[in-house]
Amino acid sequence: MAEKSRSAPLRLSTFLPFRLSVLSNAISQRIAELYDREFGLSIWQWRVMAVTADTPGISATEIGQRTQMDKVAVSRAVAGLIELGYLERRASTEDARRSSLVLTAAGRGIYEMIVPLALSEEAQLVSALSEREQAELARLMGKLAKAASPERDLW
Amino acid sequence: MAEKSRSAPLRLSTFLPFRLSVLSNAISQRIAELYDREFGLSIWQWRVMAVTADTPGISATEIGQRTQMDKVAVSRAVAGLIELGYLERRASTEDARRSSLVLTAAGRGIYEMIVPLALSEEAQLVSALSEREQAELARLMGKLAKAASPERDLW
DNA sequence: TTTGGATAGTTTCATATGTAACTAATATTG
DNA sequence: CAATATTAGTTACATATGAAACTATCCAAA
Repeated sequence: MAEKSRSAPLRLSTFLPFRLSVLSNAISQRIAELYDREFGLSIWQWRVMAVTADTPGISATEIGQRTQMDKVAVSRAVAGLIELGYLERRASTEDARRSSLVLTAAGRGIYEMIVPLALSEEAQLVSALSEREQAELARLMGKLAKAASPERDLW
Repeated sequence: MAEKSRSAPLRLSTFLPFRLSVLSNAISQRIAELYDREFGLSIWQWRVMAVTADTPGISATEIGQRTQMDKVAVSRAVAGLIELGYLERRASTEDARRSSLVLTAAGRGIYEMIVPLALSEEAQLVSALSEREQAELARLMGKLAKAASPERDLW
């Protein structure tokens, strides 16, 4: 009797893309809630603040590259942060198209408040792993990132 | 001279929630494009198909639990799949509120087509890692999942 | 049995997001 | 130094998503 064609089973719970997605969402949501509840910031706004704090005078395009956000998302996050008074747009002298973005004093203030909270969330999370395991995880993720997106660097 | 208070630096590119999010999105998007381009399915619809194939007669609520989708998302994905002719809703005899969902013959057909493609995408991705590393990654992710969401099992 | 919840699932509405079109400025090239 | 192409960023529109309200059914206690 002919056997019906039958694929290898696909259990969602062992399928890497699914597992990664669920894990990432669980973690992101947890942290996003912190930003939002305490400071009224979206995760995108927080990311923009983080890179702007790191590189004052950065342009919107550069922010997009460093955060993997598209330009519309950056534009909206920047607009929101300016609205909130946390970010300031300065004209760029050499290129009038580019904007030069810097945190305001208020922006730096709440940035300084968020950083330890974010780091502490992360620390609490990774405290389930030993130092060795943390390093190993970072290494494996790096390899995956390269395999998933060989054309451009993810981080 | 008094030193300005200064937090530990937060480099986004080494911040686990960020890295995970970017990696997961890169992978999901890659696979989502495959489902969509070849079969016109969203990632949510694909997840619903996967668990329904695994457990014929499953209810929408159960699907939500197994896929980490909320009930609105499940409802919409199910409606779309029925529209496409891939899923069938049967009345549940014991409980008229519950729906009993099964793939149609057409649904099983494209499911059988997608599975090997999805598995092959995954295989290509994880081929960057040795068997040992794959197992280690799964283990570390499991630990993180538990730390991130101790209340309920993610997978 | 009736009545006040719970539960399954859908619909509605407000917001978020992505794509494409647009504006303004700079760079290139003939 | 025109004319054209490219780049930075915003706006508009269409679709996706989530929270809350809603409908229908079932359960539990008086």
